[in-house]
Amino acid sequence: MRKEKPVSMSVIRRLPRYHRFLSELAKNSVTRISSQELSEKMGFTASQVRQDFNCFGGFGQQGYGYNVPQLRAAIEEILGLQNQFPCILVGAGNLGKAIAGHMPFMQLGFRLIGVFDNSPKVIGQKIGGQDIRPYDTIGAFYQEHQPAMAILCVPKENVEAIADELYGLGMRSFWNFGHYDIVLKHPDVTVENVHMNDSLMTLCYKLSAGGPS
Amino acid sequence: MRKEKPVSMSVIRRLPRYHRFLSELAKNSVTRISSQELSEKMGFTASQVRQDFNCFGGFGQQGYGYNVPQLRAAIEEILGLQNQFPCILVGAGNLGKAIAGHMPFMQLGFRLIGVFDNSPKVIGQKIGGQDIRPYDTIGAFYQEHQPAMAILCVPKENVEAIADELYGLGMRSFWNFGHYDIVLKHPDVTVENVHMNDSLMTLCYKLSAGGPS
DNA sequence: TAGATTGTTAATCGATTAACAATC
DNA sequence: TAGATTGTTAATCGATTAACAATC
Repeated sequence: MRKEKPVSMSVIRRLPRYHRFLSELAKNSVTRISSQELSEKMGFTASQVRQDFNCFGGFGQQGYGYNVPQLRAAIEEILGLQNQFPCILVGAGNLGKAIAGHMPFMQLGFRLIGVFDNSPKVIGQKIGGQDIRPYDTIGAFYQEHQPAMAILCVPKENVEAIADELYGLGMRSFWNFGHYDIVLKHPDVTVENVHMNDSLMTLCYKLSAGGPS
Repeated sequence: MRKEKPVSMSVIRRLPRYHRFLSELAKNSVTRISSQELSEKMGFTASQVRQDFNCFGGFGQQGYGYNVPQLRAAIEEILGLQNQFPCILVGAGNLGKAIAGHMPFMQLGFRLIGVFDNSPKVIGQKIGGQDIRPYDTIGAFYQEHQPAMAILCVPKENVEAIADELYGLGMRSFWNFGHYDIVLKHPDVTVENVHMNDSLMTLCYKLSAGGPS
């Protein structure tokens, strides 16, 4: 129905916020909302909200507003969150464990298919439903499964070498971490990385629609 | 010498990248660089580089270029990285441990002064040079030490309640995580959250100069 | 001095906001 | 129909780029 046109990154980066906010509304059984109301609650202008949505086609209805679940589903599709791109995680230290165990891959358009580490202490353990594999098997694994993205949770000094090796294998998308939401109820609070999962969503968008920017 | 004028966030967000790149150059004993060369290596335009730096005053010299260590130091001061704002970390699970243990607080303008968790299993343990304290002592701790920022590493479902409690105590700046650099050697690679520490730097900037936006 | 490169002003480009006609 | 609210065009605002005079 709607056409994928070249849309500016400014717009794309707002989509995860819309998605999250609409999910919240849907959870509270809100079924319709106007651009006016949405803009006020999210701190945008009504104009911007309408412009943003209209980049992808007419989701609304004059005199009525937008259907919440419908709009939410549309954004989900635009972002490509239904895709479940296969991804791997490198590094099973505290950070890797936290991510593998708690990151909602499914909801973010990805599917964890492999975890790698080079420490004999952790190889063979299971995190996030995955056996931790020896790092030196990553080449063969890549060839076989062609993961779309790699999450790197390794010490600073190893990042470059690992990124290079994966790049050599063909990997073109990397990420390093995404975590939980902080609800921005207080407009005078400074919060950085409020929704780091958002960046994973935009990555998913690029994988599905735009390709690497 | 140089005056702090209202500078756009677009510019501020580029400063950590300049800082990192110049640090790299300095490490390799490069002492001067032109806007032309810098822009090519960083993927900006020379115009933009000069505009950016000139928001804060004349760091360069006509016919010569910019002095690398000097420019780096200037950016460090603008960002407020010398400040070492006291901060606390809430949640000492895998994620909290990874952050407390590996995040370069010092270089990012912060100083970790307290870690909190409510699990008896971890209270009393030491991470990042800090005893893990009972979460219910956080109010008294806040009163006494007035930390400037909180890093939240707690499960999704607890984030809102904890953020609210800290807000009630007076906390106005939050962060949830920053990790390692990935060197962007390959222009065709999509990398999200490449330098998440950058957001901590901009937070530091806001704390020192701008206040919450 | 001549060459190089900044600092800065002007032009362009893009994103946000305002306005309003279309229409549910 | 009348009221409400979208979709869309036009106006504004801000950020990036280009150009060039100042000057080291």
